[in-house]
Amino acid sequence: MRMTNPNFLNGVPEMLVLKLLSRREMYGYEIVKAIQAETGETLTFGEGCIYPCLHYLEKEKLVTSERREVAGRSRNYYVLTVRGTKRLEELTADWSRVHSGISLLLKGQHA
Amino acid sequence: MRMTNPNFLNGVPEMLVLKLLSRREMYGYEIVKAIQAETGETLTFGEGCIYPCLHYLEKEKLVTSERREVAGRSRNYYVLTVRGTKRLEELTADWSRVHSGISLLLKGQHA
DNA sequence: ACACCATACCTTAAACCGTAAGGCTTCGTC
DNA sequence: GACGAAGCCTTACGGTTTAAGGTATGGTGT
Repeated sequence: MRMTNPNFLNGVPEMLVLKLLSRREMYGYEIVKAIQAETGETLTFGEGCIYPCLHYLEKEKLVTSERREVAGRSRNYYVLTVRGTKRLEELTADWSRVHSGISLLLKGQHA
Repeated sequence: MRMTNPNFLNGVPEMLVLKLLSRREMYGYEIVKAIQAETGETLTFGEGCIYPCLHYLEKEKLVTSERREVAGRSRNYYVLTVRGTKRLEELTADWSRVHSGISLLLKGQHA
């Protein structure tokens, strides 16, 4: 469904997760903290958002995961796939368009 | 509820409607078309989104409405209230923060 | 020894919001 | 007299996030 607008305005978490994973592999808990830190504390998505998102991404083969034991901790490391890279490009393009559209209206000087 | 993030990522329609009304009074159908036109066709919110939004804004006293007959057409004109003006300022500030946060992460060169 | 918090994974119920798809009426045009 | 545009409206549905839980291990302080 959803034929008019791109999947943003929601869907931001998916983009941010993919972006983080494009830089290096990360595990879920780390991603939750990273989003908080790297958005300058302006955005916080809880685990109840990020974990389901990761599971969805894996199901869609946009990422792969590998369980690893580190320092007595069991972690699920996620790695971006080629499909995931393409998806990230689409999403960032969508986001850019949405932002431009909103800016147009907000800054517009129409009657 | 909703304590962590501002009400954006959804809530964009509310901001755009308030912004349009801050420039001049408008009626619902006109607003639907205006959003499409003034965002450069990038955003389209249907009537099923905008009408309930207007009703909500009125209930919250962020706008007032007045029914008027124009050219044989019955239109509901909406006017921003003082409260609505303040709300618009809050929302645009939130939006700005969200955009900044996302930009930080997207452009960040972290490890 | 014990408490407690951080790390690390997970799930679920509820709320929220936008879409799609309809319905109604009047006006103008072909 | 049909049809689309202008104008108002509502409802069912689906997707997404939040809040709030649950589990287990490790480290720290007392």
